[in-house]
Amino acid sequence: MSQEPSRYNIKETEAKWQRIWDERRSFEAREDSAREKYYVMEMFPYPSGRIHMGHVRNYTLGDVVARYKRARGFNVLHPMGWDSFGLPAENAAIENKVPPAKWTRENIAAMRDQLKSMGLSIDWTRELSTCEPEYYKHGQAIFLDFLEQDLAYRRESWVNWDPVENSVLANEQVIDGRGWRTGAIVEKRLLSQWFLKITEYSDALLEGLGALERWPDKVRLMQRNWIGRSEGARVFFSLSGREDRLEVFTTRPDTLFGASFCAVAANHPLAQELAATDPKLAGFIAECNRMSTSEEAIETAEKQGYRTTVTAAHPFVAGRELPVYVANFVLMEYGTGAIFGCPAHDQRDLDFARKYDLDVTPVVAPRDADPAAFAVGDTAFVEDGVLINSDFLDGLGVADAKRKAIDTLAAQGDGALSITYRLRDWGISRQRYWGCPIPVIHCPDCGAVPVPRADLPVHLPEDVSFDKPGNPLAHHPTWKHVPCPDCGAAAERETDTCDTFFDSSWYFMRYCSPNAADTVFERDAADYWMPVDQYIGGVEHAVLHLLYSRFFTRALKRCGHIGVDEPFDGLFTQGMVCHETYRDPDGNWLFPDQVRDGADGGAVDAATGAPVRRGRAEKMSKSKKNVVDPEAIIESYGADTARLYMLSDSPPDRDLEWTVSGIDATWRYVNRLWRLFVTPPGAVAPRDAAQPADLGGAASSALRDIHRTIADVSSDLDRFHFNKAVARIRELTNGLGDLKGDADDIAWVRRVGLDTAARLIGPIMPHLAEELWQHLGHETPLVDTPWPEFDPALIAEETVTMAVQVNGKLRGTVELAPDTPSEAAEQAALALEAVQNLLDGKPPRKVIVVPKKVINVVA
RNA sequence: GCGGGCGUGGCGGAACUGGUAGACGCAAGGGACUUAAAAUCCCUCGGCCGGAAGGCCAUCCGGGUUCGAGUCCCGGCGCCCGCACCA
Repeated sequence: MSQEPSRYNIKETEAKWQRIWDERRSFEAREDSAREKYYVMEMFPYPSGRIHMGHVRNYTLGDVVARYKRARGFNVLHPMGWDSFGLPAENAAIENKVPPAKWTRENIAAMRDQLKSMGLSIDWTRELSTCEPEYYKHGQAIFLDFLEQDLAYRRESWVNWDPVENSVLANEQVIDGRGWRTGAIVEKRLLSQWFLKITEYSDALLEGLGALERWPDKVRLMQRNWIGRSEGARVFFSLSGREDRLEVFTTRPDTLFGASFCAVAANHPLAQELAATDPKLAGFIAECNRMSTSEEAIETAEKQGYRTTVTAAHPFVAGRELPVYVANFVLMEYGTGAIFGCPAHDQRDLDFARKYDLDVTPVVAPRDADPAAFAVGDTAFVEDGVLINSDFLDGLGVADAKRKAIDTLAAQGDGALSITYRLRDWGISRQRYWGCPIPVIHCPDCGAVPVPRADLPVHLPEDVSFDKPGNPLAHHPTWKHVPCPDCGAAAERETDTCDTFFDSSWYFMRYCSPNAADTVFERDAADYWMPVDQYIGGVEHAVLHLLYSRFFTRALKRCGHIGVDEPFDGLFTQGMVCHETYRDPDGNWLFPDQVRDGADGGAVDAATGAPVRRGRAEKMSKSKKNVVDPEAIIESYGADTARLYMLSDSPPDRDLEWTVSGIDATWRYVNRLWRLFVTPPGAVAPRDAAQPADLGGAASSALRDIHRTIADVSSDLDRFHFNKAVARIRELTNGLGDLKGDADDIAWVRRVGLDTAARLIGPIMPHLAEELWQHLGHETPLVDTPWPEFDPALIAEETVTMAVQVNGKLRGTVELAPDTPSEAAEQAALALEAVQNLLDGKPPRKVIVVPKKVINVVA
């Protein structure tokens, strides 16, 4: 007579526990210097309107860490906020005639409810939103601090202009010559812009990477490459008929004797000056500026140059004059915007020299080559070798020659050792409305005047019109017209707003005291919580957001706001959530629920039965329609099932493929767990039952498994091996399901096992775990129950199974005590029949014993 | 072009510093229960030979180091990612 197990009611149970945690204020964090803090956060979302599976994965990972650390006794801070300025709100305003502020706030409300349905252990009292004056007021104060510290400045600059966004893009936002959001070909324009001096921290940011041991190597490497430090030399070339000298950066000063020309960028001052009196040069420069910087364009673009009338004197060879070109392949933004060309040892210079018939003299020869016969054809020789044709450098290796060339240049006053970075200052001006106003007023007499701190915030007006293209702030009737704070004359506000990466570069510090009205953040709170112990998010921010945040933290330290250099002690980059793609015969994308399995393993359109082409799993994206809505999943399977699925099978740093069979299987396990607790396969001892004096074999082995599982799951969670932690928990609960009988020792160990299982699944499936914990008779909620401890004595194996190999091939196993001496193990192995047969009566040549692992007999 | 990563059953993935390859799960097949289906439960599941015991082969391919290699080294092939006219 089996009793019908009561069904696990997801909706009621999840809502119930969310309410209880809320009432108990379980996740509100308070500074407490007596307790060890743990600050864990995930990258805050852009409020697009609905959460997607990437969010579910991100916040599940963070929540497992937060709840686990909490159970381990840490004082955990786990906050949430909204990266709420940005372009989509403006697009929505233009398309749907809804004000950006309203659209954004409604989206936040909707997404907050969705996130809450996941049962995240977040301190919602610290919620912040970057588009609210309470937040951006302090961003503006930071900008003023940066101005005072000389970390922000204004200059005319060639910028990346996105013609669709009608705005400037940072270099980091240009991908393959296209805008990172719009995909439009980026043009070059000269505009007056605000910049932050991130380059002042090039070396600090580079060196700081070394200490970030809990960051993925890949991200550190990407930042290292992005900063792009190269050592070389500055060389000054005297110019014919001019007073000034041409300053060139090179990493190959050793090849100076092979120089056959100099070249400057189209926007180099020298080129600009010469163009004023040379219309043909002006035309050439205009052409260069039109040239796209896309990958295809660069690959196919020919090296082109315009030979000026100026020549440059070789610093080492008296009387040798090098022609000076304006060339399309020289970048104004890197180095000094000018190069010397050594065609024999640089492929670009070689291509250029061949086209314009310039001299190609090798000055470095391979060590095994005959120097007299060595010549360069179509491929430049860029490896190490021996210097030739180079006067006082002849015979040296490249490294030595570099040093000697620089020393000589320095002694002559014609150059110096120099380090150049790829990293450039961060242009933050955006010709957009929905962003943090830059707190500056432009006065015709006083210039750019900072808004006095007492006048902050500079409110972003919400009564704007999107009827005209461009920035609505610029056509607002009243907003920009203000008196100059210095002289009182009629002046105009800066109508540019900040890049949204400005807002996200310090929000993790604001979380420490999100309601501080008069300071950027409270120093004590920031000192307690910072740095973030664990930050979790996508790799797509490996350079942009993470580098800016590291810069901000250093800059804010300089401004006296914070004491740390690095914001994120640990970083984890999660993989993407993927799904198969589907297209109909016309090539149109189909949503997964528009497709069903066809007869022969193929896919067909669920409505029409027409064949559907199944594509490989790719990152879920609206454009390819391969998306699954988390809300629908939580609605039908519950948050716990969705969370468990995010953690099972795929390691968190790899991509995860969403499948129906996967979520169904997870759901079946959730129900199996429920049944295991509600209708266990035998008696469960009372909560406070003492351990029986004698445990039988089954009970004692089950107890070992329980303790082993605690040890394994703990170390798996510590190391972000969540998929393995889930596997260990499944093994434990499978074992508990197989443990049959009502004997006292079995009932007792079953109690221990169920208690332990509930606690171990707590961080992963918090609602179910609470419910099961309560079902087991516990009055204190699991959320306030510490993580289980394991007994090291029980972890130690009673016996070990050692592999017995003959010549490295497995031939059997022997069960031995872990401390069996090697000689005894050897005897046990040699006694095996299989080993005897292979030895064929002869003595073994050698026996290798690796304690607890393997005995290898060499026949 | 430069830099980095990865390659294990039909699939996702385990295998800590070289030591019993394939944990855990998905899919598949067989069976039980059911009028039937779903759910649930039991069994099989890398390949080949064999009735079985067992044997041989097997971690992208080819070499090497080692008593022993998925793991280390050298050389290929393939896939993925980042940067890119950076002087």
